[in-house]
Amino acid sequence: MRRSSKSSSARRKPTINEVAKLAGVAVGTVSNVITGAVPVSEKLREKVQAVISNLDYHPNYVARSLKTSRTRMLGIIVPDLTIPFYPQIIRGVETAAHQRDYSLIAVSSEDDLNRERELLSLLRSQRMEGILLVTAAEPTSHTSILRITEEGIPLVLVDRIPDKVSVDSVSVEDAAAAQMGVEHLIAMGSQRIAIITGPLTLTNERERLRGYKSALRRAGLMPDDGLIWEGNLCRGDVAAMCRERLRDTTARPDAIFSTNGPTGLGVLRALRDCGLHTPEDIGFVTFDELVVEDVFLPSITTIVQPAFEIGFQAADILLKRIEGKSKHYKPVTVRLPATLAVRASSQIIAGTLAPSVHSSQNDVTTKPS
Amino acid sequence: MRRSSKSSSARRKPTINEVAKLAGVAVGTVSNVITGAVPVSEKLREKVQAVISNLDYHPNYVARSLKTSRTRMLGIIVPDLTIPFYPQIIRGVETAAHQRDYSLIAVSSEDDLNRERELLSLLRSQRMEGILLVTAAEPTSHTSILRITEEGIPLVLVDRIPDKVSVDSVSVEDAAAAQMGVEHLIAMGSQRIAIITGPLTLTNERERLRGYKSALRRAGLMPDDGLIWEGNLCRGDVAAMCRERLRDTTARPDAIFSTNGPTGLGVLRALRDCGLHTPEDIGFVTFDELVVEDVFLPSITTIVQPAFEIGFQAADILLKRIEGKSKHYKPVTVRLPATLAVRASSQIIAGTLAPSVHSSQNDVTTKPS
DNA sequence: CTGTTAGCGCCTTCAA
DNA sequence: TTGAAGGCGCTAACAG
Repeated sequence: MRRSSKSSSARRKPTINEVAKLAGVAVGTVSNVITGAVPVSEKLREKVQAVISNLDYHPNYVARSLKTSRTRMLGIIVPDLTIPFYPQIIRGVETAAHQRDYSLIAVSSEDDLNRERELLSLLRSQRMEGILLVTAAEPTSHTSILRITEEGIPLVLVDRIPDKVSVDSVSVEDAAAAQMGVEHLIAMGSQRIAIITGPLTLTNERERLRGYKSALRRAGLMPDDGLIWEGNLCRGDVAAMCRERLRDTTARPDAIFSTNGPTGLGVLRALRDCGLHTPEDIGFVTFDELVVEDVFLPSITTIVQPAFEIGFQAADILLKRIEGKSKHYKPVTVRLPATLAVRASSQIIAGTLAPSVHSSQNDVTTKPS
Repeated sequence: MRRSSKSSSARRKPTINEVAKLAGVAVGTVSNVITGAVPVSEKLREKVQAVISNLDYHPNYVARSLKTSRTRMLGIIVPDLTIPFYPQIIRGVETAAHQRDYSLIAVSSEDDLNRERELLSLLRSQRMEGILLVTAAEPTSHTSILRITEEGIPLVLVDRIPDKVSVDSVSVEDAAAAQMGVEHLIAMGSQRIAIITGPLTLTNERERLRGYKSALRRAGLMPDDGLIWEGNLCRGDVAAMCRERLRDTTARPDAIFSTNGPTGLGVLRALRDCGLHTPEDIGFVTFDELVVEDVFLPSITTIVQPAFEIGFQAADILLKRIEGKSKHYKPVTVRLPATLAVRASSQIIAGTLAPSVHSSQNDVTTKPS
């Protein structure tokens, strides 16, 4: 009666009780052999192990979690899984988490604040032991973040860091990275460099803009507000905006600096639509690597963020908090350097493309000073 | 005494009991307003809601799961998160799962059978309601798969389908896709086409090889075993193998067909090392899009798998099984068509690259017939 | 409609 | 070292 023997119908999952019964021991003993917390005599241990593998028994972690109030699970919320940057971060997190026997659950907010709120709520209900958060473009309110940390759930902000929230965070040195990119463009001979940004509500974007300006100033060039074009992270919209502004050939920039991947793709589309070629007609550098299906010839100079490393370090900080090893009250703030992958799209002066611009051998990589 | 008022120390998480007490109702009532399963009077409901938001109460899903024995979680195991193909599949799964209020937990087996076994075990212990599996290259044993499905956990195989396992599965039409790629190469004038495969223990790889052969035969060309090079999915090893074999200039193929992304990258590296250029010196087509940092000029013709769709459909099948809507005993088998993105690397005959091979406008996309 | 209660499967004292 | 018992937080069934 215990177990229906209908052939292909689902068997019930065995419990620790059945294991104990079959092995002729008490449940406590079974638990001890499983967790290894308390030593068990050789004999009993073997008997129990045998029953476990016979039954194909798998301890119920949800029951265990309820008892121990630990889930060994981490959650990460990113705004968009389709931007390659985020999956890379997630890989970094997964790696760090896995090393310490944590699982990761990754979800996407679609850059929507409400969705993000729901997700945060879900992760809390699921009793994640720690949360990694890349906020939506319209940034998460301080209070909703604080509510989480105050409840004892460690949280680290990743990539997009709202202003003066005192929480752990890791991201890239935005200003320095942007400055590096713009300085490169200047070195290649550009004088009128337009910058296309994402929403300036994002601190990152403001920082990148800052880096752009300081590069210009250092080169004795005056930032021109007419060359600062604010986009919305939507490829199509950015393309439309650029087409519009590039139409005015008299005031056309001689180079474009894009502060993120989706924007960069929008710019490229606009350039194509306007019949402009890089680098002959206009120089181009963008933050973030682009996906290959959208790659244009010639190849694009990009600012590469250490995405894996960002994720890995963020997870590391989080795990230290969880395991209580990090007793600092002060939030940890990590800022990693980006690198510049020089490719064809910015070789303005070099002019004649070497006929062998053929492979990534031609890539030059530098770190910001 | 109930709650320490030390300022920055973690508050305990409120339980349904506290909510009930503060709201002056019974726990059952609180449960009813939360789940909505049983109607509750306007008054009480509001009172309860108020307490909930005051307390910032989040129902403990692990307790709920223990009671209901449902987790609303899906697990997916892929062999390698760094191959862009898999994150794309995962996005498809995530999308489908989210639509029905399931969460997804994605893990990587590193293409290792033991690791895969551990992960399967983990997912079972975590009481995932369904499992998506891309097996390791050394394929998962039938019995370990059956043990899972027999226990009532729906499982669908994705991308890599072991021979004659009667389980739900979704993947691409490997043979047709490969045939399409090779026929394209033939149409461009190639006569001696080498194929570089992954381990032929994988059914996919064997199918792709089959497609290659039938394309040749249909064109009246004899498959030459000397042009079938079996690799191991490791970029470096594949590159070494190709360098070796390409050295023999007398028997050199006039085109190369690669059956997967990592292998394709290895081939490209070898070509570079040998000073061979596509398409002038040798034609080239590969399965799967490559990541941009590895993109070579000129652009590469690829066979594009509908990765998102694969993931989405797999999740759909899985969810139907979970919700018991799919009463079929017969396993569902879905095979999706791939498309061919024709780019520069295969334009052997065309010879003169149009000077405007500039954008993806030049891409031509076709479906296998 | 509301309140009470009995477990879900496991871990952890505590005694033996 | 082993066994017995309580309870983690919640839902579902039932009684009021």
